Amino acid sequence: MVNQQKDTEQKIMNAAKEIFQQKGMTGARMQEIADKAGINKALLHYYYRTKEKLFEKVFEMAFSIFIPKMQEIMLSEKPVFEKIEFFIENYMDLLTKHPYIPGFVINELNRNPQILVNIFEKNVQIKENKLFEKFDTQVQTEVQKGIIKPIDTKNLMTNIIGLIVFPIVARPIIQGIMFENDKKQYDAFLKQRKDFVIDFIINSIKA
Amino acid sequence: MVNQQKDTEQKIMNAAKEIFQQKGMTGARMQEIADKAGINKALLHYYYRTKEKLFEKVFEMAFSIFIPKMQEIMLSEKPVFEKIEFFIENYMDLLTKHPYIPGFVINELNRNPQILVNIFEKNVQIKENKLFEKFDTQVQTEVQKGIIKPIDTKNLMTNIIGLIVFPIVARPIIQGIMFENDKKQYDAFLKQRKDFVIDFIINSIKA
DNA sequence: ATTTAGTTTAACCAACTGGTCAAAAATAGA
DNA sequence: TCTATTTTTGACCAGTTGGTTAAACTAAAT
Repeated sequence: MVNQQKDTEQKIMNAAKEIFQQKGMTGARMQEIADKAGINKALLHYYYRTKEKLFEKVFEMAFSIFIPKMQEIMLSEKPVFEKIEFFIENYMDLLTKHPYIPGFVINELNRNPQILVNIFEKNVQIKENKLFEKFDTQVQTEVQKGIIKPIDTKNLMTNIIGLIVFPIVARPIIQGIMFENDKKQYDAFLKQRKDFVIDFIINSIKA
Repeated sequence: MVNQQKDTEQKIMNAAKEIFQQKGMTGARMQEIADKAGINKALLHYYYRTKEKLFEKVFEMAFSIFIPKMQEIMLSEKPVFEKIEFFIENYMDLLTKHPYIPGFVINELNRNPQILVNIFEKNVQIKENKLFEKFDTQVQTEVQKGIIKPIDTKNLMTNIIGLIVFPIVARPIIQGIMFENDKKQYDAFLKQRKDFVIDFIINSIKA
């Protein structure tokens, strides 16, 4: 029955996501994934032939969660200030829902940078869109118009993403040192940080 | 012979550092560490009883690399602007020499946040110094004096560290997307970024 | 030269790991 | 209902893993 099949496949994917994102490729165990999915281990290999193939699917899905919103915002016709504000707002919310993904992606990419190349090969549209080049052109146009200060777009982009992502991936250490490991306090910190980062970036570039 | 002993122990540590920092606790293999150290695997267990104990030593040393400079700068009597400039300058240089450490620390801390607590227990002086509180007081003093804009120190500190660390831990993805995987270009990017980040932070807080 | 203590090794082990396979169970089509 | 196909399972396997052990080696002290 097709429904049962999709159901099992989905149960496997959900379990695999959770385990892989928490423990990484090398730390995850097929048996643990099977247990979490409530099925036999052999069934994992029936649907996804190897651990590596299952992992690649999980990684691909994790990575792709952040692509559509990026495209929507970056390719829109909004001015730079608005784009930045939307970008920070949306991605901080997205990360609140998927806090494990950035650390997972960063870690696995450090282990094997080749994964990124494979994803680009499979999913050409991402690279083809040239999101960055488009944004770069827009920024430099507004620089020349005198709307924003002269700035290197790559540095700006790195700053924006860094300020968003870093407090999430480095949560254990920041929460431990600056917030005495108080989870609620740190959640509040992340919440108030949204407007702070927006102001911080906008102030630093407006002419 | 004491010299021989220290030599073997050092060879093990060097090998363990390299393997653990590259592959993480779960990805590292005792056999691989032994091979890299040029010794028998049983000798690993002779000097460091278990994989976990060896790992803890490596993690502790990796973590402690970043502490002394932090204390030196933060506890000095320099004004805030100078402290920030020194901090960024020094840590970006330090990270160039040890690029694997931040990713390693962040990843292992996400896997097991307890490690941080253990380190604090073993190494009380780090926590006792209350580096952050001291810096916070200084910042708020200069805010009241009208030298710098009103700002929350925790947000400021998170920004500074994030802007330094993020381009290092996220190197594969940034280099891949924004620099077409050109290593030399990315190294040049990191180099010019030092002054950029200093200006970026200073400009954002000066009154 | 012999003893003593620390160092290094080869061989080994039990537990675990990803993966396979044949058979059973469930489902769909006739 | 009977058959063909797909899904699910338990039992199993070969290779790997962290860790142990007893014996061999080294070098200094007596």
